[in-house]
Amino acid sequence: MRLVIDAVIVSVADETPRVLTVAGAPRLPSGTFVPERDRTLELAARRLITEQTGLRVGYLEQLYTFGDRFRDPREVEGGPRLVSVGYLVLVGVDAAAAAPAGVAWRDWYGFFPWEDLRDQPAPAHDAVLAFVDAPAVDPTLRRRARLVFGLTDADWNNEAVLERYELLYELGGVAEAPHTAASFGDSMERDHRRIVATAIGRLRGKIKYRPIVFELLPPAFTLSDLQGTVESLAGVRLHGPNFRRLVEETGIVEETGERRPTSGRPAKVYRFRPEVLAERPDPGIGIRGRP
Amino acid sequence: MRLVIDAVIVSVADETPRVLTVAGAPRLPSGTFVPERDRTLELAARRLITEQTGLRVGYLEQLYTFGDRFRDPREVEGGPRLVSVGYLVLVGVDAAAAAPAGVAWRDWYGFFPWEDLRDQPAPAHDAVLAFVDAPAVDPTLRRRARLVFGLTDADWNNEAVLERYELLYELGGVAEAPHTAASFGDSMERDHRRIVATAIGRLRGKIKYRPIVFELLPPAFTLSDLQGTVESLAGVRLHGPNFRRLVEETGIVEETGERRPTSGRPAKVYRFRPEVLAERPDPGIGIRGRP
DNA sequence: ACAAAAGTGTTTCGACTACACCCATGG
DNA sequence: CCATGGGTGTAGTCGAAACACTTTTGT
Repeated sequence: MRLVIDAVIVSVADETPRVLTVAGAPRLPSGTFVPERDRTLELAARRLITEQTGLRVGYLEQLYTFGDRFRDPREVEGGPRLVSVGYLVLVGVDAAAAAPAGVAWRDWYGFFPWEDLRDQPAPAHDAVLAFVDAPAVDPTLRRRARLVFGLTDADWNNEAVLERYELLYELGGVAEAPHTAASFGDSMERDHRRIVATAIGRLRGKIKYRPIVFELLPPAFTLSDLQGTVESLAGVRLHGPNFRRLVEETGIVEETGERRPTSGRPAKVYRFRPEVLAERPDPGIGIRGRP
Repeated sequence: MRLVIDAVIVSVADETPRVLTVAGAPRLPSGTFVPERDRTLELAARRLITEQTGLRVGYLEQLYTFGDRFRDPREVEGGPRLVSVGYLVLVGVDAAAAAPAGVAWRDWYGFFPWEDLRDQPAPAHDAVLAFVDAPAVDPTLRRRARLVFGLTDADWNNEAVLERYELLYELGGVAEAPHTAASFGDSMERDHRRIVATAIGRLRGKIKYRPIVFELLPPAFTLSDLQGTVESLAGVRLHGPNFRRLVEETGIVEETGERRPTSGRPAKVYRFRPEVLAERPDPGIGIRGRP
């Protein structure tokens, strides 16, 4: 049995969340865990990232451990088993620019087109809706689908990325499914797309109560930058004026005193205010999607 | 390297949440993962529970993977490494009664006395507060402690069980810490207490948006039973009249039509209503706190 | 001037809280 | 009839959503 670590390395540029993939068929950077070398799994993950990408890690957290047999379709009966621990890693824009050869940043919505609801209408989203809500699908699955894809009066829950992916997988809507009826989004090797789905869901949730967006932003930013980054991750548009107020009230940022020119009125420049960590237990960016 | 599974098996009786421990120095039921035998980690966990305890599993979820070297203090330099995947398992009261020999149910507040805030005053809680908030402790740690133990104007967050345990560990407040200055709560073997802390935090959080409390209750129960169970897990008292309304509004339960005698007015008997799962995306029991 | 983006003020709305009180039973 | 727990009604509170509006720049 081999224990490997798979890293979902995320960065945001131009309001586009991106995942680092290694060249060829898209797959996540990964490496075997060698107990003799690393004292902890987290250190092993850090080493893996440094050695394979040279990137400076901003934030790192364990996601889940995936141990199903035949995760890798090439795995043969009686062959060695692969268990992998997934990690979510955030990298700042500046650091991300220094990506080495052999790896590529890919828009995460390339893998999950239906997760981007920022622009209405959203054809990629609607196509998936039509697929999962088709009259022909099994009633039980269809009801679950309508729920988790926000087709009932309950609204869209942007954190349920994994649930939606798994439903789509069950319905044969992704190329890696056993019986494929359609293929939405780009595929990845093995079960890496599932790991990325887990990462997106976790990140979307965590933003709300931990100040981790700032790991993805430069040290100085405008509230529009912040809003754009949050929107890109959340896959939803937010109400500008209210967003600014909510953020300012939490004390999670402070003005630098500078201003940055725009095509309209110049914007105040802000920086993250680390003191919040000592003031409030769960400092984050509250987000509620707009209809 | 050995991959093992550790199970935190939880059940509630008499408004006391209990964890299944194997006899001797308290430790969690655990077993080595044998890839040839089990197709998935989850199946391995189920097998482990069945073989070691014979209990009927109500709900099961993966918690976290713990891979630090010297998790086991007996581990020797250069010796085999132990990586373990923690699982949270819920068992109903009725099923729990059939616990076999060699294992024992232990009140989880025996391991985390400071987590029970149901009765005021709470001496066990206050003792820990005095310890972590002592003038002598390092200012940075102390500020973190004041936050996470609810001593600032921010209130107690009942989900932050692991954070509190780790802080206490750092301050030498638990027997298993490297430099012990005090010993709050019963200790467990290896890092099992950390795993239980993770489980409690996860369970306290999950109750709010998944109907998993019902895995711990008998099929028919009164709203007081439900409230008492939730309170015992959450470690906090809830406002009765409001609790009942909130629960009824969600449609998560329905009346059976029966009544149960009490020392006062007889109580209506309810059952879980599985249809909620098809109606609302995140059906749970709202407890005052975060989403 | 006017387009474009930043930023402010005010009202509305709804979820939860708190408090006061009534109900049904056993002793 | 009164103690005990079950159960209901209703006003207050607070945070966030919605909407209308002003400010500051570039062209």
